[in-house]
Amino acid sequence: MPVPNGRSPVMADVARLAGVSHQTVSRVLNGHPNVRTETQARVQAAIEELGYRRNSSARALVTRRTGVIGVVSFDTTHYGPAQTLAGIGRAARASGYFLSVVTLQTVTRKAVREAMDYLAQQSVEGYIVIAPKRAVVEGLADQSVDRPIVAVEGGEAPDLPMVCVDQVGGAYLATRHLLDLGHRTVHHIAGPRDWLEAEGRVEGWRQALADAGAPVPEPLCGDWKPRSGYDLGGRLARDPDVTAIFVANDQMALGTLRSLGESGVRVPEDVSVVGFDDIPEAEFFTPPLTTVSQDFSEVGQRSIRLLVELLEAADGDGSAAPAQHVIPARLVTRKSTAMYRRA
Amino acid sequence: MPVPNGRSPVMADVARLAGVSHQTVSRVLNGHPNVRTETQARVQAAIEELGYRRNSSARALVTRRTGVIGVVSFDTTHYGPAQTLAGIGRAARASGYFLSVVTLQTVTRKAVREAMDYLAQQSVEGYIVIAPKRAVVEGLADQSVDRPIVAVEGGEAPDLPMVCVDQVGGAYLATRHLLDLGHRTVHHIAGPRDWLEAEGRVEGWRQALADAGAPVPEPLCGDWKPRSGYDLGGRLARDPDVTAIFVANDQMALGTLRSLGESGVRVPEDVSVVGFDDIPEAEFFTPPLTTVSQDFSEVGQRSIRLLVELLEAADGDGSAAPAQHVIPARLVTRKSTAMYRRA
DNA sequence: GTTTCTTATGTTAGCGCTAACAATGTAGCC
DNA sequence: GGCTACATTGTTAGCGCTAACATAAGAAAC
Repeated sequence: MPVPNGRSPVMADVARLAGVSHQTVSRVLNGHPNVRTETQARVQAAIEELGYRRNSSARALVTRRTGVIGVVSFDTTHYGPAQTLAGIGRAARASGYFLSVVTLQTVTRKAVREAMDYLAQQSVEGYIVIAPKRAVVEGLADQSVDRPIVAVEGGEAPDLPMVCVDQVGGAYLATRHLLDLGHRTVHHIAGPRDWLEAEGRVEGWRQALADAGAPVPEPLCGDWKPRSGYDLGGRLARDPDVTAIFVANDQMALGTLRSLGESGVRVPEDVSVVGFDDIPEAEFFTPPLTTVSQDFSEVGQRSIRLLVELLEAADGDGSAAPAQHVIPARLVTRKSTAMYRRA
Repeated sequence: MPVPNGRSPVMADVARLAGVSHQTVSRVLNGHPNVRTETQARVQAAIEELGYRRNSSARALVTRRTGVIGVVSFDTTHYGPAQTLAGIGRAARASGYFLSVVTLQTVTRKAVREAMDYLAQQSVEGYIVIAPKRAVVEGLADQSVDRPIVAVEGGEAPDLPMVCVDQVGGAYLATRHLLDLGHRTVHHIAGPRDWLEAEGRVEGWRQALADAGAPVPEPLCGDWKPRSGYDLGGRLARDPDVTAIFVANDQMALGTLRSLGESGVRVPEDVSVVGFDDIPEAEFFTPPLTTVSQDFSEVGQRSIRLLVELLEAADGDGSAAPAQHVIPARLVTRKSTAMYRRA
């Protein structure tokens, strides 16, 4: 500690060492134009000599800006949210913002509200909420929060700024792919009913069937976990009419592949299977899984960009209609799908 | 906004409404003992009426405590870090701390240092660094940071507070299990050389072989990803002497299962395979994978507990020797391992 | 009754910074 | 020279809070 007392240096210490006023130090730090180059250099040198670092609390107190973005994520063994969070983190840092993260165990309106309250204590400037359930998104719109919120993965949320992957389009792609292979129709193992992603995938699947004039079987609902894909897959395995299955995520698809295998149903010879997410493991399933890939990193970046825009706009004029970014999904064709062959 | 001006209310507004001084409001907020119950109630009512929330920057400025813990994690498709982060998050919130997270794309000494610098700008009180590589842990010990650091997953780092899963023990368990099944020796597909987890798993494997007097084959090094398990597994598949493989993580084990399958090697009839991590998918691999389970949630909780202890101790006496928590791993037996049968 | 002690509250100062204004110097122009 | 314009620096106030001290009022002790 190069400051006499032993305390860490403050602006005044730097000023004294550089032979200027503390305000000039502040000016250098904030890149104000009217500082002589030589003075700037002297201040910089003093800063380095003392190892000075500006006190963020004092700064935040007077500027009324903390530079912190609150993120509400949820505890998960799902692949997507973790990737999204990483994308958000990268983008936030690139924009000079800090990230304060709360991870929920349960995705309920109440839990989200509590998490946001908690983050408010820390004076976050805005929120990014990974909101995969309808109830949560609706709760967000209600909520009288005076700071900007961006919903991620929130499906359609008309009156909220939002970034999501085009679930409907992705599911359409997957289903269309199976129909193009000659399958008369496509069965669907869906996610839980109250999840927006699940809903979107059901819708895209249904639409593709409708557009093709194919019959629409009753979708089966799982819980995203491999086991439910296993259980429901077992049910479909017993039905000889089933030749193509679109499973709402890769983990369940894995379970489905297993139960089909155990029932002596060959994939893709007897039944074709498509998943959703393109987790890193999918390429090495037995057989390698055809699935729909989502660019989570892009989702993260867009959501930060959107929130930052809202934050800067808040200083200026009244904002326009809430922007909604929908990022396209992409079909990745592997070995779990094949032409329909009459039994 | 119930405050005349339109600005958000401050302590003085609450004080005025409650007919007390701002200091009394502060006392109520901080739970000071000497406030009359009736006064307390009046203040509480005023707080609620105004929707007052204490300004964290002002508070931090004067108390010199931000209540923020900095976490350095890394961008990953790995299962472990995501889970650990969730555990850390839960524990932090339970202890009343906030979490500021930086996610790295590359795990280098430099990147970690930059991340910590970045977090320092935000005046974090301490750090939790998920440090899976030797170089990073060593960099941590060097670093002249004046705030407490807890390393997570850092393997042995003698002079640093640390929490990790017992990699050596876990690998020992896995290898021992295979030896107990009658296999003459166990081959190993390891993780990248500079990763501590990989090192620990190699060591445990080697030890178990040594203890059993079994020959120690040269380990093959992968990169944690399924593809490398696939490639290296293919190599082992061609060697008829190989009857048991311990793979350093489940993702590579998945690749190994695939390449064994493609080479016509049956698992577990011809070759037994054990993984490490117990990812949710492992149970549904073909065949269901015997693996080693780590309690990441416990890791997260312990690391927060440890850091909080260090933070509180910093106010008090000089700390004792840095605590090191090693959490045991657990073998999960499924269908990928079987008794050795002479060919 | 006076003195002490305790409890409940108010007053003041200051954390470290930035914004606003003031002050100085320096040049350009008539 | 005198005046304006601008670049550069310094001075002051105050962001909203807590800590420390000051005060007032009642209870307890003699």
